[in-house]
Amino acid sequence: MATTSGSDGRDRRSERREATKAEILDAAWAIVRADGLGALSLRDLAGKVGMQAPSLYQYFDSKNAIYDAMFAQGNRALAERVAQMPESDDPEADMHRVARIFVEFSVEDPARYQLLFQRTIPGFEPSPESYGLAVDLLQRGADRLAEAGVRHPHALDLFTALVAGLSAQQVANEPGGTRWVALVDDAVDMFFTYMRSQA
Amino acid sequence: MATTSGSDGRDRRSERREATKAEILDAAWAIVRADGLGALSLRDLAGKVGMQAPSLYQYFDSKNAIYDAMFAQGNRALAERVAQMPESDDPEADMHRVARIFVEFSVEDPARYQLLFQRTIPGFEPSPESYGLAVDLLQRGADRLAEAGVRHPHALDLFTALVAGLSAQQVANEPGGTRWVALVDDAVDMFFTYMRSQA
DNA sequence: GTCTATATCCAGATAGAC
DNA sequence: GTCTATCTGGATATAGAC
Repeated sequence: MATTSGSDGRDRRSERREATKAEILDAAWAIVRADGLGALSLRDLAGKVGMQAPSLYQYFDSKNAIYDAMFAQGNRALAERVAQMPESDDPEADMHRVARIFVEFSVEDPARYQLLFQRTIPGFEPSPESYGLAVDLLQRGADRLAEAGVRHPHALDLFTALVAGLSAQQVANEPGGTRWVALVDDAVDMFFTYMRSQA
Repeated sequence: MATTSGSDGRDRRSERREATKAEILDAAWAIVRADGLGALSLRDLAGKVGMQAPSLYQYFDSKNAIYDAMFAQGNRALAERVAQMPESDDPEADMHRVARIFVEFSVEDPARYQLLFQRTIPGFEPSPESYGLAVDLLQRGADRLAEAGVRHPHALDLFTALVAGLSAQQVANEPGGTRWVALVDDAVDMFFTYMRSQA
C-alpha cells in the first residue's frame, strides 16, 4: 500500500508527474513572454515539450486550467519576492521597497502582469484557490501599511492604484523602459505625505 | 464630372458609404462591450449588420483596420468630452474634473479602455493618424497642468499614472462599481499638494 | 456592392489503439 | 502515458458570379 499512495505525491510516479507539469508550465511562460498572453495554443505548447497536444490533457484538464496554474505560480513568485525582502525598522522605507518590487515585477514580464492584474482572457477566471493567493498578498500589504501608521480606510486602495498605475503606464507605453519605474519613490513619498496630513 | 467627385465624400454614394461604415463600427462596439475586446469576429459583426463577412471588406481593409477605426473613435469621444467640459478660472478644480472624466470614461466601457490604453490585441498597433489623436489629448493634459502651475518635468507622467491606476483597479477588480472612482478627488488632492510642496 | 464558394489555417477537445 | 485520427467549430481573407 505504501508504495502506491496516491494523493500526497511522494512516490516516484507522482514526482515525475509533477516534474512534467512544471516543465509544461515553464514552456507556457516562454510562449506568452515571446508572443503575448493570448497567443498560447496547446499545439505550440505540446511541441515545446516534445508531446502531441492531446497528451497535455493528462496533466491539465483544459487550457484554462493551465492559465490557472500560471496565475497561481505568478502570485507565488510575487509573494516570495515580497517575503524575501528584509524587513527594516522603518515601515515607510519598507513600503517603498514593496512598491518597487511590485512595479519591477510587473515590468519585467508584461504577459505575467496581464495575467495577474488585468482581465483580458475571455472566459478565464482564477479558481478560488488561485485567487486566494492574490488575496493573501493584498492582506500582507494592508498589514504593512498599518505598521507604517497608515490606517485610513481607503489608503490601501489608493496605494494599489498608484502602484498599478505606474506599472500599467510603463508596460503599455514604454515596455522595458524606466520612465514610470523611476517615479516610484516620488509616488510613495507623495502617498505618505498625504496620508500623514490626513491623520 | 461634378456628380462623380470621389474623394471629398459629398455625393450621395460616399455619404451612404460613410453611413454604412458608421453602422458597422456601432455594431462592433456592441459586440466588444458584450463579449470582450478579443471576441470580435468578422462573421458576428457582419451578421449584426445584415451582411455576409466578405462584404465587410468593401468598407475596411482588414480586421485591424476596424480596430484602428474604433481606436480613433474612442479617442475622439474622450477628447470631445474633455473639450466640452466648461473651463473655470480655477485650473486645479478643472484638473479634478478632467481626472473624473477620464476615470468615468474608462469605467463605463472597459472594452474601450482596453483598446485605448492597454496593449492587449496581438498584432494590432494604431496607425499614426489614430495614434496622433491620443498624443494630442495628452498634450492638452500637459497644457492644463501648466496652467494650474504644475511644471515639474515628471508631473504629467505621475498624473497619468494616478488616473490610469484608479481606472485599471476599478475595471479589473470591481467593474461597474465605484470603489476606486470615489478616490479620484482624494488622489488629485494628493497630487497637487505634493506638487506644490516640491515647487 | 453583395453574394456564394472556397482557400488556408487554426483552435480546443475527445476516442480509442498501443 | 503517449500516440494517431478525428470531431467540431472557428478564424481571416480572396475569387469570381451576379
